[in-house]
This record gives sequence, C-alpha cells and structure tokens, in this order.
Amino acid sequence: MNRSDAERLLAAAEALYYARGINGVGIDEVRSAAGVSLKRLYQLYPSKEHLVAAYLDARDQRWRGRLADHVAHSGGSPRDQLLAVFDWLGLWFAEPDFRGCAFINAFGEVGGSAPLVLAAVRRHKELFRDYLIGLARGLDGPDPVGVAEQLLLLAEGAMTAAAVLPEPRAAQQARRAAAALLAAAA
Amino acid sequence: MNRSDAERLLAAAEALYYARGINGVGIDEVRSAAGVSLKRLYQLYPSKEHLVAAYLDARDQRWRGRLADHVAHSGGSPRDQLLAVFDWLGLWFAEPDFRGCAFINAFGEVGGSAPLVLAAVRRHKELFRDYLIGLARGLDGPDPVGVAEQLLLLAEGAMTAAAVLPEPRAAQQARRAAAALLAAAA
DNA sequence: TAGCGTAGAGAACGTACGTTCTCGGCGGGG
DNA sequence: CCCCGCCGAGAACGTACGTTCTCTACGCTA
Repeated sequence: MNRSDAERLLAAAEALYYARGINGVGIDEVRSAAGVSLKRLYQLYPSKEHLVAAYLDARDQRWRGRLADHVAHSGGSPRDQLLAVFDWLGLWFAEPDFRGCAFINAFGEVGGSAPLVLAAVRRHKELFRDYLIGLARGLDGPDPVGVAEQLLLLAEGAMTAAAVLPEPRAAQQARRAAAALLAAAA
Repeated sequence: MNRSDAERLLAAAEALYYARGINGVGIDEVRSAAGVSLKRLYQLYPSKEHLVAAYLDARDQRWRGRLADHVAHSGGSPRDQLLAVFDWLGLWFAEPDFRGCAFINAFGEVGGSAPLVLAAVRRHKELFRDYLIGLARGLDGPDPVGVAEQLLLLAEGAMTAAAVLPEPRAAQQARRAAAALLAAAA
C-alpha cells in the first residue's frame, strides 16, 4: 500500500537531514526523494522550519520506540532496565549511519533562530527524561527523579562523545558509571 | 596597544560565531567587526573553514584556561578539584550569553562536511579529557582513566542539557553524580 | 620627484536555496 | 462533449554568501 505524501516526506527528510544536516539539504532534494510536488509540500508544511520540526517529532517517536522496545524485551528488574538503556545506546552507536543525536545536532545547527525546532528538541529531551524517570520509579529508591536525571546526563554525554570521538567506548563507560550511580542510590 | 589582525579576527569570530552559529554569520560580518580587509583575511585564512577552525582552537585555549584557573584557585584535594570542575560548569551555564558547548554546536552544524572543524572539535574534547585524566591521577584510585572518562560523560551531558533545557539544574545534578562516582571509585 | 609594489575598499561573480508564480494537462461535472 | 478547477512540473525571483577581481591611493626606494 502507498504511504501518504506526509509519510514519504518525513521518511525522506529523516534520512537526508540526519545524514547530512539540515542546512546541508535543500527543500527540493527532500521533495524529489519523496516524490511529492513542491506545491503539495508547502501545503503540508508552510516552511522549511515546519518540515524540520515535523521530521524531529517523527524521529523522536521512532527513536524512543526503538529504545523502549529493546528495554522492554530485555526484561529484568528496574535496575536491569535502566542499564539496558545504555546497552541499547551501544547498539545504536555501532550502526554504520550513526551520526550523533539528531536533536543535539539540530540544536547546534538552527536552535538559536528556529523556535519550532528548538521546541521539538526540548520536547524530545523531556520525553526521554520522563521515560527514564518512569523506569527509575520502579527502583523504590528515595529520589527517582534525581537518579533519572543523573542517568540522563550520562546518556547525553555518551551520545556526544560517541558522535565526536572515533572509538565507541562511550556506551560501555556510561553503563559502568550508571551501575555505580545505581548502586550508590540504593 | 593594537592587537594584530589575526587576534582581532579571532576575537570577532568567537563573539559572532558562538552567539549566532557558524552558518548564521557571513565572512564579511566577521571581517568588518574586526576592522580587517577581505584581502588580509584571506591571506590569514584561505577559506571560511580555516577561520572557523582557528576560532575553535582559540576558544579551546580560552575555555580550558578559564576552567583550569578556577580549579587551581579552588585548591583542595584532587577529589575537590574534580568537583570544582562541575562548579565551574555551573558558573559558565549561568552566564547570560551561554549557548551550549561551542564545539558540540560546531559539530552539529558543519561537522559532517568540514574536516578541519571536525579535527578541531576532536582536539578540544581530547584535551579536556586529558585534563580530567590528569586530575584523576591524583586520586590514587585503581583506574584514573576510567573515572576521568565517566566524569567527562557527565560534563558533556551537563553541557547539552544546560544548552537545551531552560532550567540550569544540570551542573548541580552532574556534580552530585560526580561525587557519587568518586566515592564509588575510592 | 618618479616609479613601483602593496593594501584596502568594495564591486562583481557564481552558486545555492527558500519561496512564489506560471503554464499545461488531466479529470470530473453539467 | 465542453468547461472548469486542481495539481504537478519547473521556471522565476530575491536573497545571502563565499570567493575573486578591479581600481585607487599611499608609502617606500632610487
């Protein structure tokens, strides 16, 4: 069955923007990759900023879905699930087309001058944070929000380290740090 | 006394590029802010990418210098010095013109297609890492490199969190996590 | 003082891109 | 069968910008 114009646009936008950056890909390239007319594109997204924000929202859903799937299927205690987050990060970092966190990249690229994009980045980071808080609540420790926020910092740091530095040691190092923090919080 | 053309260019480049992004500022604006002719600029830096890489190197030196100053003047044990790193991050995040880590931003903006910029970003992160390793060696723990790398992840995570999210809680949270990691590593 | 190299100011060029406009064809309703 | 509105294709427009070229004026040397 045929996906809708919007779906094809978002799929093309995700592939192109993530691989080559937002400023590195023109509207017309997304349009032609999706097989959608320019007129239709501007009907759906009245400016590039709208398209980019929609791409980020779509990627947010896919990304958190993949993470949650991995964590859920890894079973185990809340502690094991929180550690499984870092295992999944390691798998993600090792993918051949990994290019860092799309949201951090987007923030660096246009965050200062694109309110819709900034809002999408914030949404994503807050949803990721909320997800970690939800897992941490299962720990029955005294401060699940604090633990989750500390693990969030580790995860974000691992993403940027993995993006910038060639060696993919970041996820393992983050996992070890997470285990130590979880032990300390018990 | 008059600073050299190169110094004025780098100062102007740092102010403009950090505030508004690399793609958001044209060569001519840097040139005119520095009061240097276009010809002279191209003598010193044969392309924008060279100028940007030089700006990043200059910022790297200033940034690490400020950090090292704060840490050195805060005295204390190696452990206290490592924690002072996060205190300084908190001060930095609170500055009114704070806009995240210039290097992470630059990576997101042009990292994929500007080898000189990518190299400058890597250099900076490695020098920061080496600085933390130097401090961690004073701990006499079993694995100073591992500890330093875990603290590096926390610091990077705090930088991105502070940049993206409005509330500046990141530095304190990172400091608490760092204290827990240091306690666990002893 | 005459000539020359150099440097600055800024025009010019090529390109890329976001956005809008125009044209031509196709389909559906009378 | 004819007309009308819509849609896709792509030309066009305005702008921004990296880079190069041109012209002019100044200062140094013989």
